[in-house]
Amino acid sequence: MAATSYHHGNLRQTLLDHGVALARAGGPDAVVLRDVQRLAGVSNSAAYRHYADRRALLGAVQIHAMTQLGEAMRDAVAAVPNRGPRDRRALARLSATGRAYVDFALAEPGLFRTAFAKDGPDRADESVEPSRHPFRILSGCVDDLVEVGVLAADRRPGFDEAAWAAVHGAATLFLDGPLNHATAEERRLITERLLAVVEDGVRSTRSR
Amino acid sequence: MAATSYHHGNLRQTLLDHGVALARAGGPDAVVLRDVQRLAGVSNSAAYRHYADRRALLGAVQIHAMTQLGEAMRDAVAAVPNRGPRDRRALARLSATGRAYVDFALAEPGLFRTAFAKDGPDRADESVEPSRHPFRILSGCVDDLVEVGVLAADRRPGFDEAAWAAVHGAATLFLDGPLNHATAEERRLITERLLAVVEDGVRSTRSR
DNA sequence: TGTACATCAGTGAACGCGCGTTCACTGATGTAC
DNA sequence: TGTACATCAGTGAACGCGCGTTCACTGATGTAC
Repeated sequence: MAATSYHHGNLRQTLLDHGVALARAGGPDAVVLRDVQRLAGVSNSAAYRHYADRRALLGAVQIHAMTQLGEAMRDAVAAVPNRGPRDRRALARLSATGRAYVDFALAEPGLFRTAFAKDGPDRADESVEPSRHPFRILSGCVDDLVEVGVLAADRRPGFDEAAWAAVHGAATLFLDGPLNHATAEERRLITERLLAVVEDGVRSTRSR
Repeated sequence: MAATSYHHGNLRQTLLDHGVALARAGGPDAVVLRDVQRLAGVSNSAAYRHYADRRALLGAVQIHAMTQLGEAMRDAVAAVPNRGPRDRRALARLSATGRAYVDFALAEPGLFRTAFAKDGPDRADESVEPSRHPFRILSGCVDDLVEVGVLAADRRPGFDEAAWAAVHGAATLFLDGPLNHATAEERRLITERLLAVVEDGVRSTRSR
């Protein structure tokens, strides 16, 4: 497959790669069809052979971004040491996903923003492979908490989403909200405090 | 001051009002200078006599939106009954601010999005009157928690922002995130679970 | 009290950019026979 | 093995919209004397 042929041969993937690069550098708004095509060395409308419209390409970029986020979370879970009591380990894994979530947002703001961008197709996240789907990973940790007995089953409904909301709020306030002037140290403190509150909230035996 | 004079007489405020109306209906992107001017019955460039550019007008709209949010929170705090033990009351007030925050986002999505929009001037929130500044109100409740002795002073740093992040995350996931398909009932459950977790996290006596 | 003049607050037409999208086209590739 | 033809994947020029912003202008208002 000649690299310099009239037919590109692998344009779909190449466009996606450049879309990701642009998203990484500048967030969802930087995924401009003309720029993506220019970077691929291809004309103004070549992308339409491979994606229905900009939305479709952005959707593919979103899936990629979410997958990266999910991988970071999965890696963080895997890195939690397998020693100590089971309940503490389960809690540590939950915190690890949250910490990874916020850290990813700070390390890759463009990708993080893109993952949750409002443009792009609805329910794009459903196309993310389950084992690397951020919310699935978090939910898996909550499964463990219930199994280990730290979280009572009757207190679970809504908990997964609540935990997600907590870290998501930190990430968005840091990136695009009024906390974007906080120093790295302040952000770390806030994140750890947030994770501690959630952990304590789980542990607390108070019933509804 | 004739209403039908060549000189409008009160255009600055009129423009702001229409800007707010547009934001309310369609979020920050709906605050289009041309539309605001058209609604005010004024020509294409009249706004420039009163606002430096679109950013400046949007900043004014943002301040208004944040103020409304702050008022909703303040009202919710004031509505908490003044009976029962002091510590429980202080906790109830904190929860009330959080509940009001999320409820406002759901009731006025356009204004909520506008309040935290990325366009608009940086630090617009600093121009919000302190007594109606959302974060100040929340912080006031945390002051009370410390004073009442529910929250140890050494656990406070970062707590205010963490609590803010929690409710902010719920609001943004509901409005623009993957939880926007949740039913009203699900959202309520998630919000209450989140508030309960934060409350429990405060109460827990675990030290760092 | 009236006149001259500065100043202020509008008008409306036009500029200009960014960018998605369309359209008629052409070069390359695969397949039937 | 060669030829005809369909199909596919690009080209490049142009369309068109949304929208902030500028510019020379004009009507209204206030003030000095």
